[in-house]
Amino acid sequence: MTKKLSQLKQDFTEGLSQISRFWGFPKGMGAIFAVLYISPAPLSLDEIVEQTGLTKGAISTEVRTLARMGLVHRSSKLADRKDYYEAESDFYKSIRSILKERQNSEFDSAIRSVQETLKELESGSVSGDEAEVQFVHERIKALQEFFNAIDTLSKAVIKLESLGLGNVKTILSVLK
Amino acid sequence: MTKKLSQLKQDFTEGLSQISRFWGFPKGMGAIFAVLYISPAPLSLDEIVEQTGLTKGAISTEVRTLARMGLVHRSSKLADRKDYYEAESDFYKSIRSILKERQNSEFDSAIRSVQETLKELESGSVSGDEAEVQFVHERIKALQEFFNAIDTLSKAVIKLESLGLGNVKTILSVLK
DNA sequence: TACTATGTTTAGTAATTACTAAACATTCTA
DNA sequence: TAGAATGTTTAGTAATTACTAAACATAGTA
Repeated sequence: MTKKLSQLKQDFTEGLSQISRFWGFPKGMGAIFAVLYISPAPLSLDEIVEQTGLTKGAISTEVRTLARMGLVHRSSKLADRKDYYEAESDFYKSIRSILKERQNSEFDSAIRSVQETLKELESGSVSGDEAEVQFVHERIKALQEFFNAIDTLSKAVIKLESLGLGNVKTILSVLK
Repeated sequence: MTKKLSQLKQDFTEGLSQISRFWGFPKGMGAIFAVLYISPAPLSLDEIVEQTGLTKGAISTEVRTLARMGLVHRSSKLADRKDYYEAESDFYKSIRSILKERQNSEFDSAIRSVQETLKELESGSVSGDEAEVQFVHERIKALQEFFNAIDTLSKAVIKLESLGLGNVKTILSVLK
C-alpha cells in the first residue's frame, strides 16, 4: 500500500517530537526542527505555524532556542521582510555548538557550586568528625575529577573540525 | 570562618539536586544520590527520609530508578530486614550502565520509528512530488546515519572495561 | 501620517511531572 | 495468630513547564 508524502512527513515530525521530549526538550521544539529539516526551502514563521499547528508566539521563542543551539539558522530574502528558517543538516556541527552553548549554562554554575564545596574542604575550614570530613572530602574530589574529565572531553569535541562517523571509528579502534 | 560538616553536606546535596534537574531528572533523585554518595555507610530508607526530607513513597520509587541506572546499589545486612542503599562511586561504570539501560528505552523506540519512515521511502511506496520525496529521503537517511553513529559509539563505550580519565586523554591525543 | 505585515512579550491556561499522605502488602516476631 | 516493622502502590495535590491568545512593538508602504 502506498502512503502520501504529507502523511509520511507528519509521522516523521511525530517521531522527532518524541525524541525531543526524551532529551528533555519541549516536543514542539522537535516538531519545529522536523518540519524545517525535511523542507527543501527555508520556511517563514507563518509557514511553520501552518505545518506544526503551534502558535506564532511559541514558535518565535522556540526557534530562538534552536538557533542558539545551532540547530537552525535564521536567514532573510532581499525585499522580503519575513524571517526565514532552515535546519542545520550537519549534526556534528550542531553537537559542537550545543556543547559550546552549554558552557555558560546553569549546568556549569551547578558544577561550580560543587567546586566551591571542595575548596572549603581543602582549606580545612570545615568542622566535624575528622574521619567523616576526610571521607566526604575524598568523595567530592572524585566527583569533581569526573566532571573535569567530561569537561575536557567536551572541550576537545568542540575543537574538532569534523566529528563524523569516520572519526568515531578512529576513536574506537584506538580503544581496541 | 568555619562551616559545619552538616551544613556542607546540605549545600552539596543542593548542588547535585540542581545538576539532576539540569539533566532532566527529578531534583529529589539528585538529592537521594547525594546523601548516599557522601555517606560513609549504606543508608536505610528511613535514614534517607531523614536526610532528604522526602517521603518513603517517593524514595522507594526513585531509588529503584537509580538502581536500574546503576547509580546506587541495594544491599542488606544479615538479621536485619531493612534494605540498605549505597552509591556507586565509579562513575564510568555508571555511565556504561546508563547507556545499557537506555537501549531498551522509549528513546530507541522513537529512533526505530524514524527507521520505519526510512524503510517506507526506500521501498518506493510513498506518493507525491518526485523531487520532494527524493529530498526527504536523503535527509532522513542522513539523520538515520547520525543515530547509528551515536549508537555505535555508545555500544563501544558499554564494552570498555574502564573508561577512566586516562583513556579520555588517550582519545584526545589521537585526535590531536 | 495611518495602515499593514511581521515578530516579540506577556499574562493566563492546560498539560505534565514530582511529590505527599495514606492505604496496602509482606514478612518477621512474640 | 496478632502486632510491628518494613517497603510498595495509589489517589490526589503541588509545582513546573509548555503553550495559547492577545496585546504590543517595529518597520515598511500607501
